[in-house]
Amino acid sequence: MAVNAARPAARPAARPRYERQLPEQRRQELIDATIECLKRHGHEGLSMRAIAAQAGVSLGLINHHFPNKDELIAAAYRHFNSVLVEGLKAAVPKAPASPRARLQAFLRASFSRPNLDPETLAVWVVFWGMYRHSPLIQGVHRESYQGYVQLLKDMLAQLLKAAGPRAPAVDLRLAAIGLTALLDGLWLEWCLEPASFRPAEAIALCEAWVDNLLRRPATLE
Amino acid sequence: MAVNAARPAARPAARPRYERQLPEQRRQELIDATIECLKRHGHEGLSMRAIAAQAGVSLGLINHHFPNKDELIAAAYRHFNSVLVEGLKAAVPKAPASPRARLQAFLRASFSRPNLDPETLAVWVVFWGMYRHSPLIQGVHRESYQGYVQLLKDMLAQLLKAAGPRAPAVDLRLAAIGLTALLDGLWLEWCLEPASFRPAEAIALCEAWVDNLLRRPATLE
DNA sequence: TTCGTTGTTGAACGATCGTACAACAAGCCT
DNA sequence: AGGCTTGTTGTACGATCGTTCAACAACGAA
Repeated sequence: MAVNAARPAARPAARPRYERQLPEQRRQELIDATIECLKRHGHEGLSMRAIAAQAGVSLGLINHHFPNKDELIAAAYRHFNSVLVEGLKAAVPKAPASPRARLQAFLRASFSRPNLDPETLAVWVVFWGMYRHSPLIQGVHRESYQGYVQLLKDMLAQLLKAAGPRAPAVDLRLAAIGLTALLDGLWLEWCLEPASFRPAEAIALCEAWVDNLLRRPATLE
Repeated sequence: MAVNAARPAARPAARPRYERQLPEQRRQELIDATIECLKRHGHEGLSMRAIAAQAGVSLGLINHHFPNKDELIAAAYRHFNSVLVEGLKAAVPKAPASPRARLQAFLRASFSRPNLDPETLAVWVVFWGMYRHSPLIQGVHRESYQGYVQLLKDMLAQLLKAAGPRAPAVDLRLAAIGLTALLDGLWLEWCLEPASFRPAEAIALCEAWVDNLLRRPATLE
């Protein structure tokens, strides 16, 4: 009576002990598991065994899909970056065509889930901590961050163009740097102490910054 | 002829194999070694053996002065915080009494060595990465960060007071949050990519932010 | 049904980790 | 000079780390 309940009796053995999957899909599962481990236990929980357990596979499988741990982490970092950038890029076109509304949509997306989640930001911080000593992370950062800054630059440029003839001469490069810094800094602050201010206040601060940028030629000299 | 060259012959043994030190001094040496290891090798190089080697002592000595690794790291974090805050506090009084000049001195100190050193910022990021999962780090952060924010708040308050009767009604709390975020964000950006802008530009961005704060009531609603 | 491909397992390896502890010795006191 | 305190050493232990690899098995092809 040791018949497995899943299948009648056509095969001698019960249901398969594991399911084979396409490399691409398994790779993605391992990447997701890596990020999940990072969220739950930070840098400490970033071990091959913990990742394998989180993904529900055996330890050895990771090295079948990734040559080593660093490559897995770099792949996870790449995916994490692209999810953020693509998410923000997707949020912008949903807004009205007005450059002002587009920026607001961008800010709203930046300061709401899943981007503002403390766990999410904690993952970023761990990646940043690896940055200086991991050439792989550096390479992924270069290729990903570029898209983010460009997106922000484009929005600022359109905003400036729409401001019309009274538009002051703004250093677009510096403006993008400043807005990015303000954004990232508010992210970081909120992560370290979510009680200190509300997301809406962060959005207001960023909008006020842009308003002041357009109102007057910033004294950047 | 096996006479040691250091001492004539008054004692049978050569010079002492190690030097005893007061607990307080040895503790400080271990804390310095911890930070040095963090600078050189990041989170990876943060092992008891690496720290002991950096300090020039044996492995076991650490556990004689610190109950465990976490306490050592927390002590290093506390020291790192206090050096920053005290350094900034010391830079302010050297400037002219004008609130504007005091803020400028503060910004100059923030965006110059040793605070702006990429290694220094990398150390911060590693500490931040531990924050969420280490109650010890959280405790140290609370007790240290408070002084930093208070220093910044005081400067903004004096700046506002000096602006005179035309001073707009500024939410001091939000202003401090915003300036802190801009500062930290620029720190972070410069650390990840020092070539993207010059420290002087970061200072200019912060000053422009404060200028705009005083010029007009920020539309924070 | 049988075979071959290959995704998957699980054990094993050497290295390194944090911690504990007994033995040693430097330096001060008497 | 001898004793005592205690800062310091060095080893050892068990746990866990990343990686390797031979064996297994799922599943499509023949």
